[in-house]
Amino acid sequence: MLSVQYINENKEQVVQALKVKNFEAQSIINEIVSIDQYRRDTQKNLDASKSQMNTISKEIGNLFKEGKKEDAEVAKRKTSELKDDIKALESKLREVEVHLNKLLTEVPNVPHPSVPPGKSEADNQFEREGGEPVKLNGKPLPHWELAEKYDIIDFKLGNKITGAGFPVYKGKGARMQRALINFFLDEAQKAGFNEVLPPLMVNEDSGFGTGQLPDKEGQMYHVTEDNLYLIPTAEVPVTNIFRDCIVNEADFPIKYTAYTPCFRREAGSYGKDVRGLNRLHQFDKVEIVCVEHPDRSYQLLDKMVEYVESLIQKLGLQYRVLRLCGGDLSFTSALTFDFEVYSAAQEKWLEVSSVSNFESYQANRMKLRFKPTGEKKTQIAHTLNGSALALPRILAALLENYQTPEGIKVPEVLQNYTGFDMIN
RNA sequence: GGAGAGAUGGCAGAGUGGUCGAAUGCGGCGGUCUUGAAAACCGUUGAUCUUCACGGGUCCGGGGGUUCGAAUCCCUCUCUCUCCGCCA
Repeated sequence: MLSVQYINENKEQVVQALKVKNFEAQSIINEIVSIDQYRRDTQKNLDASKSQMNTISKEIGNLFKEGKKEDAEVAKRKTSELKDDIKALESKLREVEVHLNKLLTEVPNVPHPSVPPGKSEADNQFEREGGEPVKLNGKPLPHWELAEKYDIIDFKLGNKITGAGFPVYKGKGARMQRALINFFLDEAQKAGFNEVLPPLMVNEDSGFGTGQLPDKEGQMYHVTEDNLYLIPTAEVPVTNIFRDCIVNEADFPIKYTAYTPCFRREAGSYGKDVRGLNRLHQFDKVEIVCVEHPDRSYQLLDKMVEYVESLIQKLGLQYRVLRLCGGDLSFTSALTFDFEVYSAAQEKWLEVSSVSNFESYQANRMKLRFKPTGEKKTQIAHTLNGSALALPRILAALLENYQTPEGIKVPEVLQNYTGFDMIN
């Protein structure tokens, strides 16, 4: 969330900037500013009362020590009114703080100045494209038909075991998954990301820290018995490594990578987009997560984008990079680049990665700070993350774009990992 | 699942009703000494809210209570550890 201080100092800019996200912020910002003023006044009064109380208490202590019992009793009587005041102010302050916090969590992150206006994904800004256009002869098959033809992904079996959106990968299909995961992790390591293997379930505090809770609660699987949530992305457990931390400035940039399965309820999804691997409830992803100095987070974002691009290039896929418009930008993000690969058989672009700078929005929720050298006060760090990469649509594109009459070719970079060069 | 113990500053670890935000040690930072380093010695070293500042408030796992006053007493929740049981 945005800090109250920032909102106070940049009221107008915040309101204007949030218009790009199609969020009308004027009234909530006004409310926050006035409630915060009230909060500070209350705090001041409370502090003054407590200060008085502390003084009297010390006096009483001294009087008792000196044996002046009667004087002490007199002083005691004076405190009862103060006590009531303190109680009243305390409960008021708490109430105000809860309210203020709730309002703060309802304000989205401010978009970066370069974010184009727009309502939906149709308004995303084209950045660049790469990779060779795919030329397929005859009538190319979509991946769900290829999957069945070569018996590498069994959607029906997943249906039986669990339900829709939980495919079973078989034989060379399973092997492909493992190859992609290892390939992505090895590449990340080479690029300086430290590998971690985090828990797949997180508690409420973690869900709140990265912004999934409270507003996106319905998108996560909730284990109610223990009040834990299945992670929708490794971003959640990995970023929360740094919750309530004051990190070392010298450690910047902090770069992590993690492979995890991801679980998403995808409530409200339906129709053509959910066919095959296009939208799943459980899928595998390698994520990169970074913590960086606020002055340098955008340089790092560029590097992360370059890194993701290099992965797609190595896999030989045709892709394009988009700068998300305000309407498509997530609640917590300041700037996001999406990567899409072209599926020749489906004749459409598939989103395979999303790389974002959250600036201090998550870090402020998580109390992730650092102490600038030579300064006394801590400062909120910046967090970033990106998919590098999500497997299902990459696999879909690989299957479709590399199909030949003899079978599906395996990209060269993966052959060491798969142990075969053809799915047939 | 059963029984017990515990939760204090970056770490270790004192502190059981009043000058305790907290002894001491380690670590960190600065300095003296040294050609340099080590050792030794001296100093310094938590977070957070509020205030232009001085200052004031809060924080000893979380929440509540007793008291003029709580790290210290009471209640409650959570977590950790040990033993037993079960088990990958």
